[in-house]
Amino acid sequence: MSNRIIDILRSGNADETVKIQGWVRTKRESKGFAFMEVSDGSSLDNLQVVLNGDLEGYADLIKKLNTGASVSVSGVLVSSHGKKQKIELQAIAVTIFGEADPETYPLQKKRHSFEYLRTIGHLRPRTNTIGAVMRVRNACATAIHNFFQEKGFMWIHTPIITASDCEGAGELFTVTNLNLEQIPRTETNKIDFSQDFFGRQAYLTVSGQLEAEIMAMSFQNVYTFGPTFRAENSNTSRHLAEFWMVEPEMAFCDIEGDQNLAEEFLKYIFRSVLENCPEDMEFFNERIDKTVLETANNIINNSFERITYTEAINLLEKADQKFEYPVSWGLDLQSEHERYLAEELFKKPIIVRDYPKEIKAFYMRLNDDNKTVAAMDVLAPKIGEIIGGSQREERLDILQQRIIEQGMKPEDLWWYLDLRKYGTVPHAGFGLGFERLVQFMTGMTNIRDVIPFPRTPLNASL
RNA sequence: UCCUCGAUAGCUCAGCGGUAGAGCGGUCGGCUGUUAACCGAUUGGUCGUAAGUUCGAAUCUUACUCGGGGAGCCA
Repeated sequence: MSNRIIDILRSGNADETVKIQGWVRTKRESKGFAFMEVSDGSSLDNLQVVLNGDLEGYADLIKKLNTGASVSVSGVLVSSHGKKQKIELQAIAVTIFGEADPETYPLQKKRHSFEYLRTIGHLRPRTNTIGAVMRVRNACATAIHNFFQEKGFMWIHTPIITASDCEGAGELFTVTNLNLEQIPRTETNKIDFSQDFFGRQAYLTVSGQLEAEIMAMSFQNVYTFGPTFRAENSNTSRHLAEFWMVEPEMAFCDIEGDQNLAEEFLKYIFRSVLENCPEDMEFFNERIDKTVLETANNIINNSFERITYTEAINLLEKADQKFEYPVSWGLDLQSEHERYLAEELFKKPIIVRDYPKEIKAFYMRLNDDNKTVAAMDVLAPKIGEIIGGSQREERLDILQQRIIEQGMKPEDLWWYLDLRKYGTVPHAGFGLGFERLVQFMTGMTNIRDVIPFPRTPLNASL
């Protein structure tokens, strides 16, 4: 059993005997001795190892201990003469598991562009930034589960393959095992999905919300946390074809409770990550975005601004700023409008609610004014919409009408309507794009750099 | 999908009609405490692909491929 480097750096004492295993990040050689820094991925900071010339096989070792090589080092901790670390490891025995030829190893001990790192997705987790991102990503995921579990929410595993194409959230990927060389056709020359694996056309899920609603109707408070797929041809720094989404759903809850949960949720996640990954967050603040810590503390310490869509339109109309897209009641808010509100006007997350029913989904609850629905979006500075949620329409007749209004067939959603027919209750929930949360948290500008293996149009390598 | 910018050494880039450059990296040598180590030497290229203009193309034109930024769709 070896020691984790993060534990050594945080609480190691001089004279302790330890063994570490990891990968060489860099080596500095002098006459008769050398320093190397080793990372095992547990922390941003490496452990400095001192290699003395009297080590067994020193000359051979020093040639092979290049950036990228995997090693095991046993030795004694000593307090360091150097300024950058309190403690270092005086090596007694070094084992090399695998060398990394410096002529061909793609990672150099210098800064690489994120674009380049994306071309070497199998090695980029070994870099400082991607390493820090992955640790923060993990801390976020843990915090999400902790938050909901502490509140008594049940984690629901909603299906990844779904036959319902009426969730109204963008293009779907079809799942098939038909012979693509010889696709069966019907008499009218359409693809005959009755011969497909499920006997009908099936897709990758675009949202677990409708299924989460089913489960909320028996367990009250539930959440989903899993992968989601969109076949949109979106080429932006904020979109992925495969991303993770968090979707709580609460029975006996209205739009107020929904907003309260969203705010409490974000505060909890930020606080938890700051507690668990202070070094990584410090790193992002120094090297990626100087406002990361300020933003995090802003979220934790201030209450979110809450306004209605109508108030948002009024504020935008009064803004002494030209917008490229028109502002008018009934039109959706554009990126520039959301950014103005969150970044310029309020300078903190805001929650906008009660949007015109025409621009929102069929399942959102119709307000008494008959013009708006109980939808709420949390808009964050720099990212824009990070959470989108609503109180769901629980009244059978109104829901049926809304489905028809939006050109959908009620019979396709028979089970969804059944939930309103039998023991319906007011309920609400929201969806949070997990990668956008990690982006917001770390200040990383491209969403492809906050997921280990990004899938985007024309890119599914590894 | 649209707009826009880009693709030159392993990486980051300069060169923008006259035959290829820098920094970093790599290699070799030097240095008892380095930490983006330092000092000296050295290595490095079908200039994204294809066609065209020209005496001559990395440089101009067109198409394509891939990438960045912005927009739409959205999370």
